[in-house]
Amino acid sequence: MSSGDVLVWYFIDTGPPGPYWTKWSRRPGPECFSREKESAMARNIVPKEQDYSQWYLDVIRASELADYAPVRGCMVIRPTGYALWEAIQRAFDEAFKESGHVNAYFPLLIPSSFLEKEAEHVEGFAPECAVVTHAGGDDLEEPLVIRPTSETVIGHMYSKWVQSWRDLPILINQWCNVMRWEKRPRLFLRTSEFLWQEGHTAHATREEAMEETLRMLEIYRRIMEEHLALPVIAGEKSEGERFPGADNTYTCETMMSDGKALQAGTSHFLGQNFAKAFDISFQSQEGRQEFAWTTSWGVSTRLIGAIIMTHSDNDGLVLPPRVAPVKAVIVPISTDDAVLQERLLPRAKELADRLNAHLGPRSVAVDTQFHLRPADRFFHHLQKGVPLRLELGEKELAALSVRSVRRDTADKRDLSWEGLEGAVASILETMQADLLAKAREFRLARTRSVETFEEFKERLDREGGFLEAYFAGGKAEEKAIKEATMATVRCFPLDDDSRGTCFFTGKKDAKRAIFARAY
RNA sequence: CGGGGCGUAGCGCAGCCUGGUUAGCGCGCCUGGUUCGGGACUAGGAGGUCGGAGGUUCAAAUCCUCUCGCCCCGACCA
Repeated sequence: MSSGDVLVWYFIDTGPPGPYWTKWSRRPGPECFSREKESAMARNIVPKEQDYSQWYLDVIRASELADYAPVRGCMVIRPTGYALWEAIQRAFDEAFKESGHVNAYFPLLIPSSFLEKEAEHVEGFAPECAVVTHAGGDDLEEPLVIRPTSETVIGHMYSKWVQSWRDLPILINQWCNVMRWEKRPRLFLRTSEFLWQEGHTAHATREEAMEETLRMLEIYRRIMEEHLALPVIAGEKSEGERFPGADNTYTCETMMSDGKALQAGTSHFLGQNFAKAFDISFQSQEGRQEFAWTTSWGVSTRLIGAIIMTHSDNDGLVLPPRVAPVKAVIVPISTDDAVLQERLLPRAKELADRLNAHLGPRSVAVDTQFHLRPADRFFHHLQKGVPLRLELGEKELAALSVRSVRRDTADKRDLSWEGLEGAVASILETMQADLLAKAREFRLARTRSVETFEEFKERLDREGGFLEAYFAGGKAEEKAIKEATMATVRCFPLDDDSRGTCFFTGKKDAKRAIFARAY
């Protein structure tokens, strides 16, 4: 996170309230829900059981993660959403650096001829490219494509940088925006412009490149599980789902709380395709001229969508503590203004300082919205997904404690000021683990093994979720299944070596595949 | 791009079919009072010219034409 943050997590004195405190509107609850019975439920969010898409959009609006931009398909990532992205970036960036990668930046504009150098690549991306044809008041001699991904420019540069086997491997990553003109945008999941990270590596041997491809897939899996609490299935993509220009594509697939699949990240083994197209060649130790082997891998702001759809509930956003911009909020409560100002607030600030020293700067906020009633203040933090609320009232003041309330379970505990840092850290860790476990259980409960196409269709219509089956079909069979059921091959899980009879073609020795309807 | 909805105050909507007083309602917002440990109540108040353009008419949010945009469902995708 850069300094000079727009976010004002912590405003005690005067000054303008930061975005964290901004107001949002309520929406009258749906008529079908009685006010009395559902009084604990958010009125500005449609229950997910009623309309999942609307629920998703409502959660984003209520938590102020993003808003629609004036250009169709584009979104504004609001301060809270961006802070979340920064936390995600930190987790991945750290892991990339630990594994020897370095960051660099390549340009937004790519000569359109570059795209055309790799046949499958153009075919795959041409339809969704935005092209600049006019600049400086004139038509451009050669149109410039706004990068949909950067294999081509980077290939061009690597060609210049690589001469000898001693120049390899090149392990570069870049954080940037890309543009893919989308027919049907959806906040975070599919926007025309999105933020991501793209790693591009070049190696001397096939083995080394393949190793890199799988290494990055594993890093993705680990960070997604450990930091984002997203249980993922790491696997290989089918022929029909491969990245345009790749020999193999590997993926981290995760299940959303409506049972649909979401591809959370991909790692591609590009073989020598781009090396040949861009002439990334080198003289080997033995003196031969050889083409390099390249990989690319990326995760995007789609991960925010995954977090929302995995953990959130009908009250609003739920964030895994490790990536939550604000991990806990201290809420001083009293009807007596003097007590509030003179006794509770100084104590709250002091506790926040201690917690921040322990959990990291700015990870704990003090709620000073004293013009609101406690219930309203609680609700604000609840909707924004703050993992832990720490209530500090006169009772707690007398008992030298705070009352903690977990966002995901509403579990309440009284924590002594003494050793508060450890207690809070421990609750946050438990919550982090619980979210992952809960999501994993959900996925397991919604995963079924099927033997026949009949059973496949029946299960899918009845319960959705993931379907495991032995599958040996090619592009044609994938297409047929998709047309009949809307489900696609999500991946062939790497941790499943078993072989069986294909449920669709009847062929022997088929690999285990996961099918699902996907985002 | 195909199918379905819809654009009226910050948000959610009614009004439009059967054109005509200062365009309504709920939430939110501002001010006061009572409240105050998971979305309070009350009194008063600010805020829209009805997506845009053109047309019909004495008169249009309401009728006609065109246009822009949004959302949902599909084909395509991180």
